Amino acid sequence: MDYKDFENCGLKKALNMVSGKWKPMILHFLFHYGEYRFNDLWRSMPKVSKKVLTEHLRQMEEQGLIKRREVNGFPLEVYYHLSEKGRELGPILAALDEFGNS
Amino acid sequence: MDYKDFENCGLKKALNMVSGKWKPMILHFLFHYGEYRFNDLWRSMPKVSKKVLTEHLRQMEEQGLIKRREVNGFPLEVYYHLSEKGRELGPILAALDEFGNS
DNA sequence: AAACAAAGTTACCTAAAAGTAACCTTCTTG
DNA sequence: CAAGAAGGTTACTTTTAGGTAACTTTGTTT
Repeated sequence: MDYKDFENCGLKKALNMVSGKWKPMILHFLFHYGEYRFNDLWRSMPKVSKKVLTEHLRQMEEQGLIKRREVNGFPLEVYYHLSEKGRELGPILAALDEFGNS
Repeated sequence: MDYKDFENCGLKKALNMVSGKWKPMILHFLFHYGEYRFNDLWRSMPKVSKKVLTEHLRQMEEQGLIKRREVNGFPLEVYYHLSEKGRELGPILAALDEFGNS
């Protein structure tokens, strides 16, 4: 039982997926609204920079938590929503929330 | 439904308790061994500095996740173990681990 | 033709987290 | 009486995360 057990464990990966200053909040909005646009997210989180918001969204997309949907037209609209995998986080985040509140 | 809902939510607090480069690993060892000494923890995690290990342990103690027990004698021994609250994290971390592995 | 809108990107800067190496205290052991 | 062990602390450096402001592209509106 040593630290190497840890380098590739699921816990580490999972915590990585939600750690990032704004990621829990992104998830919160996507759980609540289902689909949400880039600028709406941005305006909902007044202190986040577009740069960081983009980075967070890209990472979460890569990790399979969320999906990006472009709607052509002008101006271009980009919608984000949770993937099936992302939705599985629901009960886990709820448990964490309860834990943190108790 | 805005970002202020988030500033003091349990989820934020809970994620805070486990975020820190070595915190999940500290929990991992404490869950596995029950009680573990400072230097044993330190030697089990070859790349952590004593400074950061101490900081993490202090924070987790403040947040009520772990307890510190001194055994007088020479050299002095300090044992760390999970509190009751800390043990409640067990199933949640297990769920995260499963999530991260799937 | 200028202004605006969405969804970014870019170059640069600041702040926060973590790392390094030396040092400290209290005793025991060689 | 020097060295070592446990459990740290301290001052300083490096690395990483996040922030800022300006700019870009494609088209629509005024």
